Amino acid sequence: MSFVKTGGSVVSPVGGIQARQASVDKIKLTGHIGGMARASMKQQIIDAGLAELHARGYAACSVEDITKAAGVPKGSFYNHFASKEEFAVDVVRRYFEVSGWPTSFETTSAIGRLRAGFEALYAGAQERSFSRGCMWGNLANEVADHSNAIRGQLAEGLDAWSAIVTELVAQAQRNGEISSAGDPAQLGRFIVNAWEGALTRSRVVRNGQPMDDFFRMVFDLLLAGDATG
Amino acid sequence: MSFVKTGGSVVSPVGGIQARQASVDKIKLTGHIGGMARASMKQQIIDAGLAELHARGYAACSVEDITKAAGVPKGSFYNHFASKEEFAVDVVRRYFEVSGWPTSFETTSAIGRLRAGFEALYAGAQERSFSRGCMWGNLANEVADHSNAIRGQLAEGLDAWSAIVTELVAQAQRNGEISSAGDPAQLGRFIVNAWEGALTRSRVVRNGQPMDDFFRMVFDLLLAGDATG
DNA sequence: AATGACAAGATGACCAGTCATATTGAGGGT
DNA sequence: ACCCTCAATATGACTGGTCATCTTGTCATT
Repeated sequence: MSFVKTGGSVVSPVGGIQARQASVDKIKLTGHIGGMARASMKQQIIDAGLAELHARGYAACSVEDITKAAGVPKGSFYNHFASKEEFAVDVVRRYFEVSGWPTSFETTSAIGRLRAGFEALYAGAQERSFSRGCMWGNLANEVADHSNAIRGQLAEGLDAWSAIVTELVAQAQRNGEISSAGDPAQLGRFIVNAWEGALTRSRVVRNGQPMDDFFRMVFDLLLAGDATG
Repeated sequence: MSFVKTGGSVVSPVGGIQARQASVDKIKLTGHIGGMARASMKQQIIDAGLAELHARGYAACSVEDITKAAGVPKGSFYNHFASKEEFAVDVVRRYFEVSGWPTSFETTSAIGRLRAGFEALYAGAQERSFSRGCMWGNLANEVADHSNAIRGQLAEGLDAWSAIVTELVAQAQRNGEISSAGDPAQLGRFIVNAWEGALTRSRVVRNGQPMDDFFRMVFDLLLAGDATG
C-alpha cells in the first residue's frame, strides 16, 4: 500500500476524485457503452460512497444512498460488490490510497510539513463544521467488532499513515528541528490516534477547540518540548 | 453533574450497577406491585442498556435487545422512554454518573492517581479483548450528527470528565510531581481525547499497543518531560 | 440461438413505535 | 368482610417502514 501524493485534503478526498481518470483495465466494455470509454462504474461507486460513508456512517448510509450519490442504478451495486461490507473494505482501501500528505508547502522542514498536513486536515474539518469526525475512527467504532474484513483494512491503512508521521518525526529529530527524543514509531502512532480523538471530540462540541488542544500539546509540548506552558 | 466515586472501572460500570438499590421516588406504584418495593424498571433498563449499547453500538442494538437484557417486556420500554434516542440520552447521563476515578490506591500523589485511573481503564479494556472501544467515542462517532440531544449529553459528560483530569494535572503541577507547565485545562481535554483515540485504535489492532503508546507519550514525555526517549 | 451483462423491483429480515387487551389495586357501596 | 367498578399501568402482537440482497426479465453481442 502506498500513499498517493496529492495536494488535497485528507478529510475531503473526494474533491480530487471527481477528476476523470479512465481506467481502461477496469472498464467492462459492453455493447451498450458507445463512443469513448468512460470511468469505471465500480470506481465511481467507491468514490461517491467514500463521501457518503464519511458523511453518514456505515449503518445510516444505505446502498441506495450510495448508488444515488454515484449516479448509478441501485441494481448495479451487486454486480461490483458481493456485499455492502466488501464495498466498505474497498472504500477504506481507497480512502487511504487517496489520502496523502500535502507536499506543496513553502516550508521544507519536516516538522513544518507535519504540522501543515494536520492543518490541512483541520481546515477540511472546519469546512464541514466539524460534523464528519475522522473516517477511520468512525468506521472503527461502528464496524470493527462486526467485520473483520473492514477492521483488517483499517489496520493496514493506519499502519501506513502512522509510518508517514513516523518518518516525518524521525526526519525532524535528525534535523534537530524538535527536541523530543521519543521513539518515532511510537510518536507516529500516538499522534494519529490523538488526532482521531480530537476529531471525535470536535463532533461533540462542534468547534475546533480539540484540534487547537492537539496542536498545542503535540507540537509545542510533546515534540518541541516547550515546558513553559 | 457530579462524578460518583466508585472503586470500579469506567469501562465496566455495569458491575456496580447490579447492586440493588431501591429508588422509591422512581417507583411507579400501581396496584399490581405487591409486597416489597423493587428496583425501578426504568433504572433497570438504563443499566442493562448501558452494557448493551457499549457492546453493540447504537444502531446495531435494538430496543428488543435492550429490554431482553433488562429482563423486562418490550412494550414497557415506551412507558419509560419516549424514544430510543431519549433512552440513549439517559444512558449517557448514567454512564458519566457511574464513571468515577479510582480513589483506593496506595499512592497519594496526584499524578499517581491519574495514572492509576487510566490503568484501571486499560485493565477493563483488556478484559474485553479491546473490543468495546470508548463509550463516548463510539456514540459520538455514530450518533453525534444525528441527535443533538445525545450530543449535548456527551458534551456535558466530557466536560466533567476532563475537569477531573484537569484537576489532577493541576495538583500534580502544584505538588511539583510533573515538569509540564502546560495549561491544565488544555492538558485535561487533550488527555481525554487522546485516550479515546487510543481505545479506538485498539479496536482495530486488537491489542494494547495504543494504550502503551498513550502512557508513554502522555505520562513520560508530555507530563514528566522526559526527553531522553 | 446462445451467452453474458445490466438493473428494476421483489423478497424477506429487521425494527422503532403503536395499541388493543389484560392486569391490578384503590375506592366506594353493601 | 366482600364485591363491584373504574382508572391506571402493563405488555406482547402487530404495523408500517427501511433496507441488504436476490431474482428475473431485457438487452446487446457473438
